[in-house]
Amino acid sequence: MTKNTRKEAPVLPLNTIMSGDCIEAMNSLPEGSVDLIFADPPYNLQLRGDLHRPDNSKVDAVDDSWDQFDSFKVYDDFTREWLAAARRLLKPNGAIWVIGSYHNVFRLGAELQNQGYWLLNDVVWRKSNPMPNFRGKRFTNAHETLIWASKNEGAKYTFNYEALKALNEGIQMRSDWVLPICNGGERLKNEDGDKAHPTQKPQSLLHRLLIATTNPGDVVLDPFFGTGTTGAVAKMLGRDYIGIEREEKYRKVAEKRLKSIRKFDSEALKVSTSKRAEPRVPFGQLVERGMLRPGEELSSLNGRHKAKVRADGTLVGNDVKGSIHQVGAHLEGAPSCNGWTYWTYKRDGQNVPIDLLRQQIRAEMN
Amino acid sequence: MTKNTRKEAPVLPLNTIMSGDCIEAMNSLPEGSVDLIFADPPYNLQLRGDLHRPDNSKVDAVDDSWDQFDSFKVYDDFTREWLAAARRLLKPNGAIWVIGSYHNVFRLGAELQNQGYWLLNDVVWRKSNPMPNFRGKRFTNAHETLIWASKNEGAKYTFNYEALKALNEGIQMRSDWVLPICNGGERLKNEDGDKAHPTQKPQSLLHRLLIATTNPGDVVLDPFFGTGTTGAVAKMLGRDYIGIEREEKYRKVAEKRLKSIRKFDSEALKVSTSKRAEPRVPFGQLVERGMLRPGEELSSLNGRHKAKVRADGTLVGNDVKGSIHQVGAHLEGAPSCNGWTYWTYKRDGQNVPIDLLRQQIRAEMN
DNA sequence: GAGTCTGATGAATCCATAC
DNA sequence: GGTATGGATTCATCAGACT
Repeated sequence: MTKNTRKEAPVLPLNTIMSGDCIEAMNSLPEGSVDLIFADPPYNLQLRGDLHRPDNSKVDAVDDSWDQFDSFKVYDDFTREWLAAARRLLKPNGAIWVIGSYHNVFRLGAELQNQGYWLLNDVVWRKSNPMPNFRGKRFTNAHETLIWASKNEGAKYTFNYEALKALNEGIQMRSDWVLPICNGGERLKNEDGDKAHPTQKPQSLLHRLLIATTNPGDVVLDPFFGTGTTGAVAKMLGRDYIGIEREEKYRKVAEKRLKSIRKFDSEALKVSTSKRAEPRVPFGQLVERGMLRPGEELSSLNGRHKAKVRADGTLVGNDVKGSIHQVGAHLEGAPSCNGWTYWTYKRDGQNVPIDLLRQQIRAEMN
Repeated sequence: MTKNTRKEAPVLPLNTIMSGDCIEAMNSLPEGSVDLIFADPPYNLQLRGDLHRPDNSKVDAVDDSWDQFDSFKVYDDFTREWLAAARRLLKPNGAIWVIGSYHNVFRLGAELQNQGYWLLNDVVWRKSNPMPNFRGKRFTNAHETLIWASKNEGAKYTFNYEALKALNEGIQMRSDWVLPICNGGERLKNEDGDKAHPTQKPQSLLHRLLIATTNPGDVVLDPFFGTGTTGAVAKMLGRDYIGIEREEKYRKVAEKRLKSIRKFDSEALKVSTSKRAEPRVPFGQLVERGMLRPGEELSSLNGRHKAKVRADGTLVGNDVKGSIHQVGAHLEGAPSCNGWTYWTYKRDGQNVPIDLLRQQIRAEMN
């Protein structure tokens, strides 16, 4: 064995729950190792007593000097730190989801932008059965906001467009999601019958989010794991998870929950894919294989233009030469054109799109 | 008459449109004189190149100079200044609404909090007819966010709870509002037929907002008046307005528009009370919500065919993949098929139509 | 006139790969 | 890394032409 002087990278603790402070825990993991982070951070008010000021003095919940300004300052410092630790962990094409309400989500979103995350969407979780506003002083607070962001501008983030479109019966998925809150049998209870966690998220929310922005085998990290909804859905869907949770009582509930989860069979985890994922077929191959003859005439779908096939797989039409796409774009005066769906050839008196021939070749490849 | 040595307060320019920079204009008005501010500031969209629809037509982007900022810092400085000027203008029990998208709304919300405004709700405007995502790279950006805040914590802001409940057919108004975007006859055009303003807001949105949070006779100020939707609805509803608009071309359109408006125009009521259609439930939601498991087998009602559920809400059966409707139609050799009544799942030894699950979801939504 | 078809358009941070 | 090119991608609504 050759001598290896590089520092050994720490191993990822896949499918386990780490304890302790999430910032320290994240900083102990190797840089650029996680595909997706889902984070449901605590809100402002719940942080009193849990947080330290920037100078490390503990914030006292009953301290009279606590005011609005201190409160935001401390929350922003906390947000900055954990978002930076999260960003370090992400692979270059990784992405993050954060969820919050109007109490904290504006600070989350602004800090994401400040750190160089690139916002992709804000998504509204529209609760189909929210708690009513009993005092009648405001609108029923019937939604929470999720922010989806890539690590950098221009990153090639994962988005399973076709699968989401399928989930929505053929119409592209919108930025507003109507889903019920977590209650009934899904809501975890303690022995005494109280709810095990105050803000347990519904599995349906994580299902949609993980189907949309991860692939089977991806690593999903949740720094505020709670009772482990992220891990549970990740496991069902064949993704690896890493949870971080500082409260032992939540870790215990999550451990038990995760043990009983089974992965769905992998056939069911395959999702609809787009044409982009199909192998590329050069048009010239249709000519080489004799599916189209050199000299044969193609017509545009709208019938307005014609062009002739040449032996090298280019077209000539109306003084223009070039690829099926270039000639189509030129004839239509369009910025671009998909030649596969634009051109047709004649068989048995019918005009058939040449894309049919490409599909034949692709079918043979499988 | 007794001698009055106090400085004469400037008179409020009610029901007029001021020109010039909105910060200077606001600072020229008397402190604590306005009941409500509605502000639709530039969003700071950071658009890169051109965008074409699949039919090759070009999207008319918002690329006006007034939406260009060099950095977040410049945008934040601008936001801080106009929000401070606005806060000075508000009466002690006054309130503000701001609207934005994910590009800017997090910065707006954070700065509102920083200045001591007290957030009351964030309200989601869910557009019933948004522009689609043409490249299939993100979720359809189908909503914008409004933030409603009082001048201070503890202020006695106006909220017409009962009026809102009546507008919503007797049900408490929620924080998500489904309203169409502004198009058709309501959309103001120039002589050449082009839209007069790239981001005209619908009257229905302002109608709901003013009914909810102002009383007749209140003074409503809009520092980014544009073509004057705020003024138009305020006038209809018997509120006084003050508009501020920098661009002469928009002021001219707004002046003309406002002249033709009559108080208590019944048209305004009509647009705001559009009926809700029966909600569409995508089959995928049964999977997300755990009512059916990925991998679970469905049987056709006639018992002749079977298919398996996938995680994205599609079915696989006999080499066919697709929606519940597509797979059903294919297996029956029929041109179409209602998958909801065709497929059944097994519970307690019984075959139950999946439509039962859809009915369950619809019941929860009402 | 009623129904049908075609075209236009809306606050948009909207491509991937090979050379 | 920049450049060139293949080729993938849309929903609701309204106006106006056409049957």
